[in-house]
Amino acid sequence: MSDTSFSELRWMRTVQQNRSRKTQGALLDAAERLFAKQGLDETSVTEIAAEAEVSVGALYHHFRDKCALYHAVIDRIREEMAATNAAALDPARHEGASIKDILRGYICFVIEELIGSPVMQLLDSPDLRGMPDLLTRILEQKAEFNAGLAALLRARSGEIGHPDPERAIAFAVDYMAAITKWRSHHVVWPRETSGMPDEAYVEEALRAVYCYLDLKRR
Amino acid sequence: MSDTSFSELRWMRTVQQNRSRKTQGALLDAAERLFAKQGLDETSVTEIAAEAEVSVGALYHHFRDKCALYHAVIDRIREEMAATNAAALDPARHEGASIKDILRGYICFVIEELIGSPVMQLLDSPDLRGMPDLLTRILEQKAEFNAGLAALLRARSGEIGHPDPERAIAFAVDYMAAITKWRSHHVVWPRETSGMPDEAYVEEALRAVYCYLDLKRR
DNA sequence: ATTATCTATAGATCTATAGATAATGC
DNA sequence: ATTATCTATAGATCTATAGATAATGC
Repeated sequence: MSDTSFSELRWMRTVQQNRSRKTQGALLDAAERLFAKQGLDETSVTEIAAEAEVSVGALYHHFRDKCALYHAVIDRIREEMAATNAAALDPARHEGASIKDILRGYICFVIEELIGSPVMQLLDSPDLRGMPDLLTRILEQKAEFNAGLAALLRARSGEIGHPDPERAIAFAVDYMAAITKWRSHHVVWPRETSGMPDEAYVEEALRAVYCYLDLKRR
Repeated sequence: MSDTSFSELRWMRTVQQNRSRKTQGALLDAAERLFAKQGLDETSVTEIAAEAEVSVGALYHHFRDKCALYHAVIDRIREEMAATNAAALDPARHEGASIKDILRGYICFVIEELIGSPVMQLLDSPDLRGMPDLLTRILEQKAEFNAGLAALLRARSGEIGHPDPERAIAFAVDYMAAITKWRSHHVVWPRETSGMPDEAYVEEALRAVYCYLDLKRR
């Protein structure tokens, strides 16, 4: 399951230095954890400062208000996502890969690296609706991913047997997102596949999309 | 799309009477709307009382605290869901129906009746995690639905060409939930299928599950 | 007589700031 | 000298209650 064109792909995170950056980083990390676990409004600035082991005053020295901190947390993730997307969707990376390779790589990456991580929880949080400017940028980032994946598939539309390849690609892109996210334990719905190991879930999810697209032998 | 074994299925809601019940009902309705739109913590009791056109005092006469009101709102929906499920999953209702009929009926019902309704928003809200007892009962209710749908499919496993029908049923049940919910505008992800009309989305979603199950002619 | 509703407010919680103290780097 | 941090608290917001007033039904 690792010999795919997505293999060795990792989520991109940067580093920091001196005292100021250290507390700022500690605050971002603490806020990220707490916002992901409890949501924006259920997390108090006092709680964040405690988790970061700094005072509330220090928090307000670095961030204008709670909202600015949330903004910074999300925007850091958005930047990481941009870097990850650029790496993941580069056509050169997938030179010689089939649609099957690409879809398998995608689903394995999301399920192994992203499901259950604060990153995913925060990027899909309804809290974002409270900040339209931030939401817009996140959606643009995600749309870029969708478009990139669609482009990779479109470049291989010769493999698609579905009578309307363009429509099939649109549905397949949404299907992949829906079926991977459904695996997250944040979904408030019991899953018939909860006892299934990741590997089996991946196989079934792929079987469905492969036969939906009606992939031809190359 | 309406000649299915789910046709004429409606979401079950009960009625009320005198003054006391009237304000209680108004409070439940107002709270339901606001909780669905803004979430539990973003909605103040003052706001709910205003929306219901009663005073805060009246609210607290009927409900011990805000949490009890939320509880009542969700539990009313849970009861409606129980009634709807009982009607939907009764094997007699689907006498003579094929797997195709059942899956088509399900997806049409959810997309036409439920997507965008406060009911769905509330049943899938992360706010539920704050009240474990309530969450448990909701999950039981949903598990009952899953089990009922699985039973309907299992009774028709002769139609299934997939090499492991039991696993296929489990995946298909989850797939149906994931792909219908993905149509909701509460999903924080841009959709490639957003320009597609409901009918086309339904057809693509069904095509995928039909060919995944590898349904045989009867 | 009892039950439902209202207005006004006490108490709790949380955000953000003010002012004092400690650490950093030219 | 400047920048970062701390403690303590003012101000805002929200929940829940107390006490007074109005409506209901035997």
